[in-house]
Amino acid sequence: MEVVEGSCRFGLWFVRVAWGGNTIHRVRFATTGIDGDVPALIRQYCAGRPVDLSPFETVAIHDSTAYSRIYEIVREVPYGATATYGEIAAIARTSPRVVGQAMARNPTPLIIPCHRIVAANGIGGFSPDREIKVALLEMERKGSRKKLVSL
DNA sequence: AACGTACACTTAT
DNA sequence: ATAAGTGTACGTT
Repeated sequence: MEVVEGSCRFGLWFVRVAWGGNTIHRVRFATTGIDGDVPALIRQYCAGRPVDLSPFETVAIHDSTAYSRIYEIVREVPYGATATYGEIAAIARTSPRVVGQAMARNPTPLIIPCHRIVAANGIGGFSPDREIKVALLEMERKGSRKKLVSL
């Protein structure tokens, strides 16, 4: 399957994604956009819809790196939820620090929802900018409240 | 190929 | 507040 590249807006940022068919090859945040489309579900997600991105395939998972196992676990964290580095580490039988490393090198953020992994007492890191993580979590917090009566 | 250092953390002094 | 433990990657010998 041919791999194409495109971008869409997320707040002040652009999300650039390289993808082919149902497989996401790379996702990254940038301050500038590029021409080209991204999958419709990703556009909707960026627009604030509570979309489940887990149907996509990602190169992060079957690429047989040591982090692959951690990514599979992180993928299970649903929209609007969070888990701590330590919790993921306990499931993966590794150390929290290692989970941090894995998140930092995640080739496909959003598809592997590394933004939902937070520190035990704080938000934890995010590159290129922690504000993105804050915005994503805030957006999901609102989105996942859709079933409750609005206040 | 070995060695040192750097981390998106946590837990225990 | 500081230190030790943790697993992988990456740059230097």
